[in-house]
Amino acid sequence: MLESAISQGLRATGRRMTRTRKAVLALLERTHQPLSATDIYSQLQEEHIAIDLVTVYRTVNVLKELGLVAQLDLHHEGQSRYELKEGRTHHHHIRCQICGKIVDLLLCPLKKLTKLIEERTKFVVDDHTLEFSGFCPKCQ
Amino acid sequence: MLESAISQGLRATGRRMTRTRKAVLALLERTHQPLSATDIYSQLQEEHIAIDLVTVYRTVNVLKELGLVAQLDLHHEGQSRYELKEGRTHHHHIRCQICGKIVDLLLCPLKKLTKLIEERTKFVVDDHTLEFSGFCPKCQ
DNA sequence: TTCCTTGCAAATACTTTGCAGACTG
DNA sequence: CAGTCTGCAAAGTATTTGCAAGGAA
Repeated sequence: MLESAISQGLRATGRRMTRTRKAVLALLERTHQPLSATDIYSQLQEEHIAIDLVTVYRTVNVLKELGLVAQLDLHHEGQSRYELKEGRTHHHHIRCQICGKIVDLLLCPLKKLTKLIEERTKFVVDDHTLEFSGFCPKCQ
Repeated sequence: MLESAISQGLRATGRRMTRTRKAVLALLERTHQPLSATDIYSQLQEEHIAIDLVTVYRTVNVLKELGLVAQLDLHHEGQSRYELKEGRTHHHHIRCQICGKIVDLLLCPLKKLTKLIEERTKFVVDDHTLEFSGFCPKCQ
């Protein structure tokens, strides 16, 4: 169970484990697709768990600060999605432009490229976005 | 000069070349950084060219439909940027998290990866986002 | 003269902020 | 009990839409 380990992380930064944080964590833990704030909100509504959209945003931001959640900007989607990092290696996604299905890509080919970019641009690379879109098997 | 060639593209789709479209095109043509809608708006304001923000959005969308302009979602920026495709090969960008400087990356390593993804996921890949962020030489 | 395009106002979508009351430790 | 967290209202930012007047061909 993630919860007690996360409680400690929260306390270490002067924060608390709460009903709503538990609910968001539990939802992210059992869900396989990266969820937007409104996804989280309406999913919890359906489960009759009272939570405000604002609280969802605040919660995912806290979890992001603690390094527990990744914030994704999928290809031309216009909203952010969130997924638990817990036990997962760095990866990317592909999303169907028709039905919205999102599938994980279990590889990231950018380590070498990052080095090359740093050499060529003299930037220090801190992060990157790599997201694909296309048509899933059912929508082709 | 791009303008007459583009006029034809516009007419071919039942559209017209106008004062504001010329102004946006000319700005994109002479600018080196990808520009957001507000960038375009305020840049033209400074040049005393009257244009509404709404018209900027409509213009970049038309140019995108004609395939003349690329719409970019840089890493966690929360707004889109636009750049002319004219005579440029497909490429990506890196943006400084401090000063916002954007530099072109003149390579895209994703052709092979795209094939691999199509094999593994059975998606047809249509497009992708690949944007880096970090710290430019001055801001390190 | 046709009908596409623009500007203005307003609407919509996503996300953040302020504040008073509720809850955690 | 102290101080954090939540809900509600409101504000902020990015983008789109409706409509009547203006402009291109």
